[in-house]
Amino acid sequence: MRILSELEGVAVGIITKHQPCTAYALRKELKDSPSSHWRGSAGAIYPLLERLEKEKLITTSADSSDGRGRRLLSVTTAGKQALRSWMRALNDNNRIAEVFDPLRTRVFFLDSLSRKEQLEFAEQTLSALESYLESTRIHLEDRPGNDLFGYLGARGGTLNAENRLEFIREVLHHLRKNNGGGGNRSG
Amino acid sequence: MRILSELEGVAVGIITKHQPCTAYALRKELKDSPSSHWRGSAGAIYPLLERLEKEKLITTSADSSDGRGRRLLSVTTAGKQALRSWMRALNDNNRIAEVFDPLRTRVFFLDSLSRKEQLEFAEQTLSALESYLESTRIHLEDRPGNDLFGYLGARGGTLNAENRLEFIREVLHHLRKNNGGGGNRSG
DNA sequence: TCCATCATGTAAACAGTTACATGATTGC
DNA sequence: GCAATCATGTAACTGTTTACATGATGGA
Repeated sequence: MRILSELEGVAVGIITKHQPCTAYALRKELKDSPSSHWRGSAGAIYPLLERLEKEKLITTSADSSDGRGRRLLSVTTAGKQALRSWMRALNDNNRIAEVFDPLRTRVFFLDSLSRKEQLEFAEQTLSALESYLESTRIHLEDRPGNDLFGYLGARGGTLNAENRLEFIREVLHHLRKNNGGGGNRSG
Repeated sequence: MRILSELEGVAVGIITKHQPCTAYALRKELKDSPSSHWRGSAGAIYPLLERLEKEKLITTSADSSDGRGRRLLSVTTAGKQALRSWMRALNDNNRIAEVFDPLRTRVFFLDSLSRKEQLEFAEQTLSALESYLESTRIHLEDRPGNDLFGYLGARGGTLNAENRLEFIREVLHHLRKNNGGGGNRSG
C-alpha cells in the first residue's frame, strides 16, 4: 500500500475523529484551522475522497433523509492502517525537516528592503503575529477537554506562534541595534 | 505587477544575494537548505526562471567561456521591486498563518496508534529532531559573519527546531503521564 | 581514466487553487 | 421570503515532483 500524501493523511485523520461526517465538515475543519496551509478547496477534497474510496480506505453512504444528497464518510480498517503507516512515514522517510514558514523565508531577504521598510515589515509582522497567537489561544481553549491529542496539536500551534513572535522580536532588536548600517537605500 | 509565488520570491531573493549565479547554484541552495520544503527540482526551477525572464524580472547571459552552456542569472530593477512587493505581501495578505509542520499535523492523530506505537513515534521523532537541530546549528555556524539577514534566517531555523523539540518533549511527557489510558489497542 | 559534481533541460503525472455551477436547509 | 450556511461537484489553470536525458569539468 502506498503512503498517503500529507493532505490525504490529514483527511483520513479528521474523518476518523468525526466519523460519520460529510465532506463539507471535513472541508470546514481544514478552512477553520488557525494555522493552515490548505484551503480545503472543493477541487482538492472531492477528487481526494474519490481516490480514497476507490482504494477502499473510506466508505461513503448516502443519507436518504437529506435532500441535499449528503454523503456520510467513514474510515475502513484498511484506512486506519494507512493512517498509521502515514504517521510512521514521518520518521521512516526523515521528513521532519519539511517545515514551511513564510516569515522566516522572508527574513533571509530583508536586505532587499530599505531600512525604513525593514522596520515597517518587522513591526507589522509583530502585530500580525500577536493577533495570530491570540487566535491560536482561543482555538486551544475552545477544544473539548477530553481530547488529549487535539489539545496537544493545538498547543503545538500556540507554542509555534510564541516562538515566531520571539523570533521577530529578535529580528527587530537587531534592526534597531544596527541603526546606521544595512538596507537598500532605493526605497 | 502580479505578486510572486513563494518559490519565485525565494528564487529572486537567492539570485539577488549571489548574482551573477547559475540556475544550478540556485537549485543547490534550495536542496542543501536544512529546513526545506522545496526540492529545487529541475522541473520546477527551469520553467520558473523562463517565466521570470519573460517578465523581465531577471536577465540571463550565456558564459561563452564555459563549454557546458552555463547561463548567468541577474535580477533587474523590476525584479528587485517584485521582491519587495513579495516581502510586503506577507502582511498585506495576512499570510502569517500559512505555516506547515508535518510533526504537529500528526500529533492531532496520535490516537490512531497503539500506546506502544505512540511512544515509539514520539521517541523516534525526538531523536530525529535532535539531529535536525544539530544540523541547523552547523548551518548557522558555517555562515559568513557579515551577512546579518542570512544569520537571522538561519537562526530562525534553529529557534524553530528547538521549539519543536520542546513540543515533542511535552507530548512525550503527556504520554508517559497517562500510562494506562488512551490509544488504539489494535496495534 | 573514471567518478563526482557542474550544468541544462524535457515529459508525464499529480496535487492543489480559483472560479464556476447547482440546489437544499435553517433561522430570522 | 431572504440570507447564511450546508452540501456536492466540475473545469481550467498553475506549480511541483519524479524520472529521464545529455554532456562538460576537475580532481584523484
